[in-house]
Amino acid sequence: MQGAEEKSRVLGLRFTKTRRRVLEILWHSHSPLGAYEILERLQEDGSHPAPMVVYRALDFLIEAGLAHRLSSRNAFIGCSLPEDDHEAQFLICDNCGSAAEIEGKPIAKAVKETAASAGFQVHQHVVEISGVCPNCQS
Amino acid sequence: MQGAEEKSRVLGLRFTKTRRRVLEILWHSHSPLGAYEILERLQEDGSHPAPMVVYRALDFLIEAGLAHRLSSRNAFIGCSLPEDDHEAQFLICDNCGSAAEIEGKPIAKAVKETAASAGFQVHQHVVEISGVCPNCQS
DNA sequence: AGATGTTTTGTTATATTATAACGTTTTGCT
DNA sequence: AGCAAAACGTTATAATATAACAAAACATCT
Repeated sequence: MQGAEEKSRVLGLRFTKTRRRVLEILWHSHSPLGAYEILERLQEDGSHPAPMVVYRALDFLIEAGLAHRLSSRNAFIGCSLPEDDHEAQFLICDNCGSAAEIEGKPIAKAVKETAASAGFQVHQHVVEISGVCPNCQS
Repeated sequence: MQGAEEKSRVLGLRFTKTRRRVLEILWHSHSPLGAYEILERLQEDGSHPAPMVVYRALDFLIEAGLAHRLSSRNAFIGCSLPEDDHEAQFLICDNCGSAAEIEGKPIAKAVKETAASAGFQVHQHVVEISGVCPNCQS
C-alpha cells in the first residue's frame, strides 16, 4: 500500500481516500469484481457515492498500474505484482470465478514477436485465458 | 459463404436470412462493429428488428466459428479464416480502428504451455493486441 | 496568509451494451 | 398430418459506462 502512494506521486496525482478504499476492496476480494459490486461495498459504510466515483477510482488505479481490467468479464482486479511494470495476463476460472495474474514472459515475448513480424507497433495487450483452475479440477 | 452453411449443419442449426445478413455486414466492414451498429445496418433495408435479433445472430455466428467478439472493444468481427478451427488473436489499430486476425501459433503455444505449467485447464483464450498498424505508421 | 491553477469530488442525467421472458412461426423429420 | 426442436418477434429491463458542470480540496508561489 505504500508503493501505491509513491506511484501516485510519480504521476503527479494523489492517493486519496476513495482510491485507497477501492484498492482495498479489490485486494480483499478473492475474485474480480464488477464496478457495481465495488460500488455496493463502498456504500456499506453509509455513504451513497454514484457509479462515477467507482469508475474514476478505477481509471486512476489502472493508470497507476495498481489494478487491471478484465475485458472478457467487465470486471476489475487488484494488481498482485504492483512493483513490476508489467503487462498483465490472467488465468480465469470458469468454475469458481477466481483470476490469477501470471508473469507470462513467454507469452509476452510471443506477442511481441508476432506483432513485430506483422509490422505492428504494440501499445498494450489483453491476454485472458479461461478454463478450470487447479483447485476446481478435483 | 458456402462453408457457413456447412458449419451450421454440423451443429444441427440453420444458416438463416438474418444470420447471413449479419455475417455479410461483418465481412463488408473493414473494422469491427458494435452490436448496435450492426443493428442500424440491418435496419437500412426497412425492417425494424430489436437488439435481441443482432445478439442472437452473433451468438450463433460465434458459436459456429464464423465471427469473433473483441472483448476489449465490445465489438464483433467476421472470421477471416473460417475454414480452420482456430483460436483467434487480434491486432487492433488504435488509430484507424481496423482489426487483423492473426494465426498466432507461437502465441497459442505459449499460452498453452504457460497454463499447463500452472496446472490450469484451458477452455478459451482472448488475445487482443492494440497499437498502431503498419498502414497508420507512415 | 492570500492568490492561483490543477486535481478531485459530488451530483444529476444519460448513453451504451446486453439479456430475460414469452408467445408465435418455421423447419426437419417421421 | 403431427410432432419436437429451432428460430423469430416483441416488449421490457438489466447491467455497464460516460458526459457535463459546479463546488471543494490541495499544492505552489509570492
